[in-house]
Amino acid sequence: MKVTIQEIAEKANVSPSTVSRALRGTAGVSAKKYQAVMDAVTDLDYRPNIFAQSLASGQSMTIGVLTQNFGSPFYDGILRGILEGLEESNYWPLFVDGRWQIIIEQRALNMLIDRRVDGIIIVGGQVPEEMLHELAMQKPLIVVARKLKTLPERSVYVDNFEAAYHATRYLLERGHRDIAHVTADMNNTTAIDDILDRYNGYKRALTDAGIEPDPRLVVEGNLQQQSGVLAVEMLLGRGRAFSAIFAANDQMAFGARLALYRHGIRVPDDVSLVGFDDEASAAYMIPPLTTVRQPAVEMGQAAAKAILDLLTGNSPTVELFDAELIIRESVMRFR
Amino acid sequence: MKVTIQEIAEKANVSPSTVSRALRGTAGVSAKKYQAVMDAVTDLDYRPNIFAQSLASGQSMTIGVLTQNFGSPFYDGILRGILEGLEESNYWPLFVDGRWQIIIEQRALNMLIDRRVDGIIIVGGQVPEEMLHELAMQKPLIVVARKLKTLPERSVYVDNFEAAYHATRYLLERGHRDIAHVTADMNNTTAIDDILDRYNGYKRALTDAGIEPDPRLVVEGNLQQQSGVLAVEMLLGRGRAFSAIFAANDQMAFGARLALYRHGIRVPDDVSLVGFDDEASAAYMIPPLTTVRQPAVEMGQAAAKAILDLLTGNSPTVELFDAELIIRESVMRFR
DNA sequence: CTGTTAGCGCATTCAG
DNA sequence: CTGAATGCGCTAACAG
Repeated sequence: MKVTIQEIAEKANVSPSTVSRALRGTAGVSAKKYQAVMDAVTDLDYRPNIFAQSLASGQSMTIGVLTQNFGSPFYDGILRGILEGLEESNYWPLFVDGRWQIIIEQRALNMLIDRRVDGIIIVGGQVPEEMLHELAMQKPLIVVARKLKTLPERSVYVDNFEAAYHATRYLLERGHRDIAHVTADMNNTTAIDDILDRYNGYKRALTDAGIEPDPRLVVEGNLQQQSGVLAVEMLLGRGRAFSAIFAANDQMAFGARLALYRHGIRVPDDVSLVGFDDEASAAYMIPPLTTVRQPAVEMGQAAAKAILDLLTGNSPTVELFDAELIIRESVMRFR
Repeated sequence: MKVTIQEIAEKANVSPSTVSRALRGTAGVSAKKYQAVMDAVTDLDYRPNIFAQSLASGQSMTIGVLTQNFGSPFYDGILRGILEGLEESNYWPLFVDGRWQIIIEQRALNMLIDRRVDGIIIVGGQVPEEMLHELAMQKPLIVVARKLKTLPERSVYVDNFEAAYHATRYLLERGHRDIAHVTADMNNTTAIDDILDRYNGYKRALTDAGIEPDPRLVVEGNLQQQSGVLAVEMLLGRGRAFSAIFAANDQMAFGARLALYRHGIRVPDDVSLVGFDDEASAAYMIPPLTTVRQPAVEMGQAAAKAILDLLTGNSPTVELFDAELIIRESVMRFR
């Protein structure tokens, strides 16, 4: 159960250091001894003690990954990408969940630091940018699915403005003029930059089409499904007619869909609906939801690659990813 | 950045051992020295080196958690429960993702063992029961959301048979006689016990109601959404009439819903639909899906509590959880 | 290429 | 209650 490097050294008739060298290939070892070591290792089922390794080497060979919600399909794609991107390396990801609560996030970050991770990947989240900036001075750090204004070369994300612009324009091209937008409460401090970008993309598309954005067509939710229901209720309450809704995320689009259903408003016959994120169930909404897909897996891979670059001293190569409009049946040409 | 116990010992004018004792409270320390130590700790922002701690103590103070899919709402609930259950303790969870692939699961398990976790919680998965049995001999181990026949006192789960029985009976009570069932391919080896239990619960409910189960009303999917679409296609292709569908999980129910929609079959007017798992989007399906909720968070908490019991030498207290039928608009009384 | 010698930072005996 | 001494298992200089 607890066989040490010492024992396999004895069994292989070499010194402990030679075993260490053979195992991690930090220096040449004669073929004969190498073989002897390997035999002993398999014979005794030797497992190096990670703590001793880390203590002696000063490296933990782990990458801390702070995510916000293990249950989110979008983030899950990113995590999968990170997993894949780290596969070939000798680093292992340490996942912690911030649950979108800034207190928990900070505690989780501290935990990662206490665990001496060699690098940190932050997926979304609300940790203030200054704090991340400071952290980046101490450790290799990459942020995914969130744009850092002061650290652009450390963030992997898509251009949300552009994506929202396209989504809105798609509706415009289909003849819609009165397009409502469900955004999120911007007072929820930071990290809502993405949502703000989407809002701005929406507005710009309108003005570019010669339409004056109407504040009565904009409602705020909190990114949860239930808030999408409320958003539509508010919208209907205002009495301002609209033929389409562009929601800043799919969750709220689902809620909106339900509210419309409850009011007997048909989708897409009466109102067209567009979401954002392409969550798994978007394709199974009735009718299937038109939405914007961010290349989650690819972004995760890019983040892993970037952190590995940082770790090996190379300058990381982060690219701006493009989002893709996924056209489904929830949009109909305005008659 | 790297302040050691030695330095704070000097600053506090005590020996390193006293610092250690003060910090972890393994033995009494005079109030005066205790205070001096604590002051030094905060002054120098001391962070104990976890590797040195673990190396010296032989404990890692971590619990390995093997899950199958970070993106699943149901599993996410369990993870949240585990997180909460471990909160008060000094243990920290180490999450690994098996991705429902037995090879990856085993590698992940090995990784946990290499990392010297003090205990293991397994969430679902397909690792063969014998292997788990063997593992349980070596380390504290708890399995959630999966029934181990040979280790019942180590598994936290709900009675799927019972739950499926109730769900089916609900349909029967609403006047349905021709109830189809979407199950999963049982050849996919292990861990499908739950699905099998659901299938058996369905059959038993029928026979108890004096109805002979009709194989033509049973189709197999693979638990993914897309397979629900195919399942309904097959069902329709068989030409055997039915007025309700009970799917073994929500994912397939979503797919089934979409297939019905494509065929112009209304839910619940023409066909009633029942799922299983109460995934987040079930409440936002059109119409909202009647389904079965397993108390995920509670199960996670119970698992955490049980592993903590195991760790402290107590015999774990695992209970059988009850599932709850969540009644929504997707079921209509058969006319 | 290889064995020997020192620690890595902390917990834990063992003597006081 | 406290300090000194020892070792956890491994890596990394250091000399050959």
